[in-house]
Amino acid sequence: MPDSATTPVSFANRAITEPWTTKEPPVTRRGERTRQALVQAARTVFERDGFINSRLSDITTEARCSSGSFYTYFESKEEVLVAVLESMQDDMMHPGIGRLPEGDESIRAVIEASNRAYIEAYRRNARLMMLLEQVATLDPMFAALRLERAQTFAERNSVKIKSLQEAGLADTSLDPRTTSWALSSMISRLAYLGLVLGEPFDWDELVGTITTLWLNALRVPEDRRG
Amino acid sequence: MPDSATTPVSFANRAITEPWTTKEPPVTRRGERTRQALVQAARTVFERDGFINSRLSDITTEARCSSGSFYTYFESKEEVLVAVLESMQDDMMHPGIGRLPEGDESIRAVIEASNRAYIEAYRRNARLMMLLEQVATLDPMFAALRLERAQTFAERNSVKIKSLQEAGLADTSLDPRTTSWALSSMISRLAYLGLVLGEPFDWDELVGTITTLWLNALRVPEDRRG
Amino acid sequence: MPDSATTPVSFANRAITEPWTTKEPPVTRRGERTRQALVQAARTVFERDGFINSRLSDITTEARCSSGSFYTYFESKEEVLVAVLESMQDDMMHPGIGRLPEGDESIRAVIEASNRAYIEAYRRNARLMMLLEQVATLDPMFAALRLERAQTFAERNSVKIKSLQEAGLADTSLDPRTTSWALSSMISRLAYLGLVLGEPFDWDELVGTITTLWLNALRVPEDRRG
Amino acid sequence: MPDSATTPVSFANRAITEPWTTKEPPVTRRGERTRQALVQAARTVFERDGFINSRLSDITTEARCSSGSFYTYFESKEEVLVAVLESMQDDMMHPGIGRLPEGDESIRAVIEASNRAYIEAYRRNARLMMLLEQVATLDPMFAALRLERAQTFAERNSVKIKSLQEAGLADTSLDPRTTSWALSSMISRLAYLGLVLGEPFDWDELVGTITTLWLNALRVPEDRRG
DNA sequence: AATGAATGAGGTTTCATTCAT
DNA sequence: TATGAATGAAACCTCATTCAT
Repeated sequence: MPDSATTPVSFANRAITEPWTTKEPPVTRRGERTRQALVQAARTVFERDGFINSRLSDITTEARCSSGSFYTYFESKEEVLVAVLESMQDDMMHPGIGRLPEGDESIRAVIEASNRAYIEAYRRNARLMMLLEQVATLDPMFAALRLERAQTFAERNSVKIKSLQEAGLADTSLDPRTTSWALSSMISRLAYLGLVLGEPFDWDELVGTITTLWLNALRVPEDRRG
Repeated sequence: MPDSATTPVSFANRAITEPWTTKEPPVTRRGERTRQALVQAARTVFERDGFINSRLSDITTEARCSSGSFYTYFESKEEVLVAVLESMQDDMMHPGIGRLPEGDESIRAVIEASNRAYIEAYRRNARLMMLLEQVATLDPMFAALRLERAQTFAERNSVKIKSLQEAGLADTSLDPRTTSWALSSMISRLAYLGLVLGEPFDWDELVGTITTLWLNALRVPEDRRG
Repeated sequence: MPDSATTPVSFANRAITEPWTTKEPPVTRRGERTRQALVQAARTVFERDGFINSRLSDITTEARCSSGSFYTYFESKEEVLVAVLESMQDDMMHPGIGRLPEGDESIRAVIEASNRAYIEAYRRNARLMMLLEQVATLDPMFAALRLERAQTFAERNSVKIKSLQEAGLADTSLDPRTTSWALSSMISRLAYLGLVLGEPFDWDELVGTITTLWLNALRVPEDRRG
Repeated sequence: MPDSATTPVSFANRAITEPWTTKEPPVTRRGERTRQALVQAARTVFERDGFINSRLSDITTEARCSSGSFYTYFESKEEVLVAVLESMQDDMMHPGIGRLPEGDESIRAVIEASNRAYIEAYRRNARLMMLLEQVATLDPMFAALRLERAQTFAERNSVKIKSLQEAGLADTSLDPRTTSWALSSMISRLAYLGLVLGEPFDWDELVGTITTLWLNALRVPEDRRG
């Protein structure tokens, strides 16, 4: 339910690809290969050194191409970062098999699976998430991107909370939007603390506790939790 | 109860002042004045431009002193940032009057006041908190500082949660440490989203909802909330 | 026989080019030209201003290129100095025609020609030799280089002295190594005093006297001197 | 006989003290103590770090006085170096007891003792001699000083050589001045190579060989050497 | 005579971006 | 499409010297 890694995210389709990409996409196969190599190299370098501490020359060296070629495909360092973050979205959009419970699973199981999937996706992309946090403080464009991402999930969760309330399964005195933001925030910050800053957590236990806290917070009736 | 702004914080006294300051403190009044001017100027510049995008020359210009004077008191931009963050701690350590409820106030009132105080302190220092997030992704020293800060509050809250459990006022199936981290994370992320990234929140409503969520999450009995 | 300018010198081939050059050599002709211009400009500037008092900007101005280009080819001022000193070795390795006597020339003639060639080579490179003395007192790397250079010549002369002794042409009570160092020192210091510090010498007379002193010192029999 | 350490040197009395010292000497005892502390500290620092790599602040710290006090006694870094070099002259002017042979000692013994005394004095002041070489390449004033020093010794030796020639004890075909410069150069360079650059020499053997070389070079008759 | 804070010109170095080939 | 050399604006930092106290 948080920042869910299970569905496409808006900015990958609209906010990024449209207004920020000005270079023509490659037309030849060779060009496509070079562009891909640059994106992959950029991811490697960014994950290793961060955005600020990386140099374009590191990326082109890693991609085994010249610095001039970089500008055939990207306008700037920022733009290749956008492409790298898009590729992260691609990953988060295709969770591993069996991540989501099927059929008439209990509420608890659904929430827990969602939380677990989020943590797993975050783990795979922890360095890039750190990157996103880093550049969000540097460039309003990325701040907007960061916020947009959070908004997407908050809104989605907001709808789900409202459904639960209407089904008599959640505390109706809670404002759905605020509650959604609060619960999403909880897990995204925990992922950041644990997977980026390195606070040691027992992740199985953590997911269980978070799930309980959500159910408690929403006051899902004991006998309907699953 | 979160990152509480109501009590002294460890790193302000121990971690920062001792190991990170290598320059001799000024001995004359004039020197003290100049150093203070530099710290104040650095805060102004950092809040305006961020850490990465600020130049030492901006700071010295703002402080109306020469670039050489900067190095009389600080080894580097990092070191003056430490001093600025210390001054932030000083502020967070001295909350305004009446922030904390007195005597036999209800549990809800205590938690709500604590959350409100946190948000208020965060608001006053929002740009510096952003700074801390920014440098935490750049420099392990600041990452450690960031984490240490979070740990302090998580541990303090952990103790309080345990007390509530022992008094039969909280769900004993919850692990106190994990729960503490989760609830602290919720509010600190919300403060970041709202006060740094600019998501528009109704803060009064937000504090109320957060407080309800905490009470719900901990399962504080309805009739004991106040 | 002293610091002989007539044969290749070890450090030009081994010690310098290998371990001290970290930048990739240029691959295009244009790059080669720029690198050469920088080395030539550095020599001009170093000879004019010395190593300490020269600025990188002087060198790039002289080479008509940007400061950034300097760092395309060299890591530091030290490194371009190494390249300049290499070029000096190149010069000292290719003495002018007729510097060395041929065939069954007399001992005196051989030694005198060798000394004369040394002085001439020193004269052509006097400012660079001063540079080497200067940096030898500043940087252990160059001190080692200076010493290595002296060792090379001392060892070569040592062998020659031993030959003379074995042929009954030199005082066998003299230790060849010490004697070699002493005689090499004599001429190198004289060259320094005259050509660097500016003591006025009659160089023809000087070479003659030095040669006599060597023959006397070694006790080469009167009737075998030539 | 070389750069002899056994007699006062001109520049200490004339060249340095007169034209280069512009500050008034201290009048109080306290002032005298401070000035002495600064000279001593400068020597320590210069010997440790060289002239170029030393900072005035190191000197004043070492002397336990303020940077301002330095300028009470010296005009510049150069000037305190002059004072330090003067103190070296003082040392070289007062060799240890028994360094020089007395009475009707043999020629060999006199020359050997002189050479030994030179090496010993050089050893005591090796770092300062390096300093002198260093600054001689940087500042014409010190180059002149360096040369003047060498001239003094060369001239003194020149006179002695002439005496030996007139007494029929030395090769009259040798030009006294040139010969004097050559022999002085030999030992001063050897001292530099061994004591500054670190070439390992057996000093007892070295002094013996040098002495033999001098006697040979001058062609002092075998039966008159002692 | 002593202090120590203040000065600021002057140097080195980086690296995103451009451009001639 | 690819290359890699060239660019040059910044930005940091040092330390001899001055000066107010």
